[in-house]
Amino acid sequence: MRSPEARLLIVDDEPNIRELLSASLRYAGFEVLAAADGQEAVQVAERVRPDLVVLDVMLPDLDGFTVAEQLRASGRRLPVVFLTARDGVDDKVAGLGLGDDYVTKPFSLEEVLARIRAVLRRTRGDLESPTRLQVADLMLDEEAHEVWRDGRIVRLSPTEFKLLHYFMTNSGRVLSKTQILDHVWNYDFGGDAGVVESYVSYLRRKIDNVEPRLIHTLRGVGYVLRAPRR
Amino acid sequence: MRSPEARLLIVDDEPNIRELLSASLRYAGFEVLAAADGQEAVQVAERVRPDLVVLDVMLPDLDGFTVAEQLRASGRRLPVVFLTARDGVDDKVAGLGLGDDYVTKPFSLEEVLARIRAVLRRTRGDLESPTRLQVADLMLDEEAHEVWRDGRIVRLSPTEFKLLHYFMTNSGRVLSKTQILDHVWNYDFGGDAGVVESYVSYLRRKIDNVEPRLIHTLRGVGYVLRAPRR
DNA sequence: GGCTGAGCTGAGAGTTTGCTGAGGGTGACG
DNA sequence: CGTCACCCTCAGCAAACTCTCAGCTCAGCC
Repeated sequence: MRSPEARLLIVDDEPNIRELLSASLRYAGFEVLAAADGQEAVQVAERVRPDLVVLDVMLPDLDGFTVAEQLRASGRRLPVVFLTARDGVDDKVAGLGLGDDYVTKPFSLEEVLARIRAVLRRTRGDLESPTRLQVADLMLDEEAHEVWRDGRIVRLSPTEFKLLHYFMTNSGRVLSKTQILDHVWNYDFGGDAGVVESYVSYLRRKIDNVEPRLIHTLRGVGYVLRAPRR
Repeated sequence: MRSPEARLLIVDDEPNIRELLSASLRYAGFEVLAAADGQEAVQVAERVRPDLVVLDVMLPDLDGFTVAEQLRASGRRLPVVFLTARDGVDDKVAGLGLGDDYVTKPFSLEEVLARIRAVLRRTRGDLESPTRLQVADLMLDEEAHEVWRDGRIVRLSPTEFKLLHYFMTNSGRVLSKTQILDHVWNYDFGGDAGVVESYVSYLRRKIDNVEPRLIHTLRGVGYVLRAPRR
C-alpha cells in the first residue's frame, strides 16, 4: 500500500458534513484531520501542516476567508477548497486566490474529490499526471471531458459523466445503488435510488450498446463496470 | 515530467497577489520563488539566480527600480517585468531597462504570462519560438496581433483577443467559465461569469461562423476549443 | 409454469443553463 | 463636445437536463 496522497484539513461546524467528508476522503486515500471552527483550524494547521484545507465559508466564529488569511499568515503557500452556499457565490470572487477553488453546497462527494485533486495537481505544478481512464475500448478523458466508446466519441450530460466517472474509477468493484447515490448525487438529495436506474439506462444506451457489454447488473446488489473475463 | 521553462522570482508585498501569481505561474510550468519586499528579493536572487523577476514597483521598503538596480549590481543581465499602478505609468518609462517590460495593476493572468514569455523570448534571442498558434484553419499571430480564419483576417477587440488566445493555448482542454474569468479578466473584476458567455458569443460571430465549428459548449461544464474529430 | 419483485425504459413536467439582442456607461480621440 | 469602440448587464427565449412515474420485462423461486 502506498503512503497517503496528501494531508487534508477539513473545517466545518456541521458534524454531519465533517464526518461525511472525513470518512470518504480518508477512504479515498488521504490523511484527514478535522476542525469545527476557525480558531481550532488555525491551531491544528500550525501543528500538522496540511497540504490542503477544505474550508466552509460559513463558520460560527470567523469568516472562512479570514481563516484562510490566518492560515497563510506564515507566508506559507496553502491551497484552500472553499465550501460555499450556492447564493454566496459573489463573496468568493473577492476572497479567492488562484490556486484555490470552491464547491457549492450541497455538493456531491465526487465533486469535492475532483476539486481537491485538481487543486493539488495545480499547486504541485504537476502537468503530466494522467487524465485518462480506460476499460476495454471505453475511454474517459478528464481534461478534455470526452468519452469514447468503440472508436466513437459520445456526448454525455453532466450527471451521466459523473456517474460514468465513478464507475470507471471503481471498475471491477460492485457498487450498490445507495453507494452510487451517496457519491454522485448531492448529499441532500431526497429522492430514491430510482434515479440511478434511470441514469444507468441512459449510460447504457449511449456507451454500452455494443459488444462487449461493460455495465453489468447484479440483481439485489448493485452494478459493476468491467471488461469481460479472459 | 519535463523541466521547468525558466526560474522566476515574484516580488510583491500583498500576499494575495503573490499567491495568485505564484500558483498560476507554477501551473504554467515555471519554477517559482517569491519574496515580500526588496531586501528579501535581493537576498533570494543572489542565492537562486532567477532567469526573470516579476517586481512590484510599490514595495514597503525599497522602490522597485532601486531593487532592480541592486539585482543587476553584479553586472548580470536580469530581465524584469514590473507591476505598476495604472497611474504610475510615467515613472516606469524612466526606469525601464532594455529588455524589461511592465504590466499595470490590476492585471489579468494572461497579460502577465504573455509579457513574461515575450521578455524571455527576447532575452534568449530565441527566434524560433512559435509566435503563432493554430487550430484547424484558425490562426493567431501573437507578434503581429492578428487573427485569421478561413483565409480571412478578423478584427478583434482587446478582450476578444485575450479570450481567444487563452482558448488557443488550451485547445482540447475544457475551460470552465470561472477558470476563464480568472485568467482573462483582471483579478479585481467583481462581476459574474455572464460576461464570458457574452464574449464567447462575440467570438463565435467573428471567428466561428463557418464550418467546422471550433468553439464547443459543454453544458454545465464550460467551453472547449478544438478541431473536429476526423 | 406461474408468481413476485427488482430492474428497465419511454414519456413528460419542471427546472436549469446558455445564447443573444438591446442598451447604458465609459473613456479615447478628434 | 460629439462620436465611436468597447465593456458589461440584463432579460426573454430556446434547448438541454434532471427527476418522477407507470407500465413492462425478466430472473429467481416455488
